[in-house]
Amino acid sequence: MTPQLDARARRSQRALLKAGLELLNTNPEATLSDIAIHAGVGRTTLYRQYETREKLITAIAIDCLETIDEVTAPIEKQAKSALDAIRLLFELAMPLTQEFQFLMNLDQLVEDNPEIIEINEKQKKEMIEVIEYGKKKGEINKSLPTTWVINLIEGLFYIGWLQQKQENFSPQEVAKLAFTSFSKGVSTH
Amino acid sequence: MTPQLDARARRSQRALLKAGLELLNTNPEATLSDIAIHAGVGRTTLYRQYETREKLITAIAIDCLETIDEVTAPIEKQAKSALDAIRLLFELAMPLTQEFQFLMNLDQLVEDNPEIIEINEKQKKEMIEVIEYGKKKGEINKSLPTTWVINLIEGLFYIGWLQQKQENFSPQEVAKLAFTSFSKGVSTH
DNA sequence: GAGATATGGTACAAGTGCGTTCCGTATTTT
DNA sequence: AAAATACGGAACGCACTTGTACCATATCTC
Repeated sequence: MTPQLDARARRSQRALLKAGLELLNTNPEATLSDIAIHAGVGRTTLYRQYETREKLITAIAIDCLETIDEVTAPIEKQAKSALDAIRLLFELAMPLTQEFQFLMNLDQLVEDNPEIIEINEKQKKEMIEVIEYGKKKGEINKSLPTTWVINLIEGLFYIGWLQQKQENFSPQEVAKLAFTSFSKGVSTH
Repeated sequence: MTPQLDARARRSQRALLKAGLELLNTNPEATLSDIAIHAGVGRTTLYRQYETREKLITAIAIDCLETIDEVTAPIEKQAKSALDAIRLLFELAMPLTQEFQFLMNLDQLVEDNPEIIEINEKQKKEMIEVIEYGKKKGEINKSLPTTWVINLIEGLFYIGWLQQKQENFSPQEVAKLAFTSFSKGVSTH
C-alpha cells in the first residue's frame, strides 16, 4: 500500500505528529516553527513531510482516530452487554485524553475535511448501534434520544479530561466515575 | 462609579462585545478587523474602546460572567433543595451556550487574567456549597468527589451545547435531558 | 444651537508566520 | 563503498495583523 518510507522520514513524521498534538492542544495558534523545534527537527523537514499547516493538522487528526480505533478494537469481542461495552470504552479510551481533546477542537483549527468526516461517521454509527441495542434490551432508558446519549458519552470524556488535568485523577479512577455518572447519575438510590 | 459614557461609545462597546463573542466562538483566530466589520463599526473605534486584542477578549469574558450571574441570581431564593438548585441552573443557564463556550475556550485565547480567575472562583465556591449541602442532606451520592460533580455539571452544559447545535434541540429540552442524566443517569431503574 | 466628543477612513510602521529555494552534510539503502 | 535521499540552516518574498496617527464628519450633550 504505502510506498516504503525512509527510516529518517518515518522518525520525523512520528515526532512531528506527536509534537503537533501536544503543542496545538495547549495553544491552537502554535507556529509550525514551534512544532518543528518541539519535535526536534528542522522547519524545512516539516514542510517536506507536510506541505501545509492544514495537511499537518489533518494528519494528526487521522492519527488520533486510528489510535482510538486500535485501543477500542477489543471491545466488540469482550463486551457482555451494551452497558458493558460503554464501561469498557471508558476504561480503555480514557487515557487518550490528548487525542480526544485534539479532535474536539479540530473544527477550530481547520476546515472540515472529508476523510476525517468519513472516519468520524463510521465510529458514530457503531456507537448508535450499541445504544439502540441497549435500548432494545432494556438496559438504556428509551425516553432518552440516542443522539443525546452519544453526546453524553463524548462529553464524559471531556469531563474526564478536566478531572485528570485539574485534580490529577488517574484515567482508571475517572473511567469509573464516568461510567457511574453515565449509568446511574449522582443521586442516592 | 463608572463615569457616564457617551451614548455612541456605549453602542459601540455593546456591538463589539457581541460580535467578538460570536466570531471568536466560531473562529478563535478571528481578526480584530473581522470583529469590527461584524460589529458594524470602524476598526479605529474598536481600538478606542479596547486598547488591545487581549483587553477586548477579557472584556467579553467578564461580560459573559456577568450575564451568567444575572440569569442565575433567582436560584438562591427559589430552590427547594440542592438538586432543585441544579435543575434550575440547567433551566435558566442552558440558553447561554455562547457564553459558556467562550469561557470554556478562554485559556486558548488569552493568558490567565486575575480578575476573571477571581470571579470564576467565587462562582465555583457557590457550586461547592450546593453540592456539599446536597451530600449532607442525602440527595447526592457521597462517594462521588465534589470536584467530579462540579465538572459533570460544567460538562453537561457542553453536552447541551452540542445537542442544540447538532440536533436543533431547544434549551428547555436540553435542560431536562441534562438534569435527568445528571441525577439519574441513563439506565432503566 | 454651540461646543464637545466619538466616529469612519486612510495611511503608515513594525512584527510575524507561511511557504519556497538552495546548498552542504549526514544517514540510509542497496 | 556508492548512490540515493533525507536532513538542518539560512535567506527570501509575500501576505497579513497589530497598533498608531491624523483629519474631516456625524452625533451627542448641555
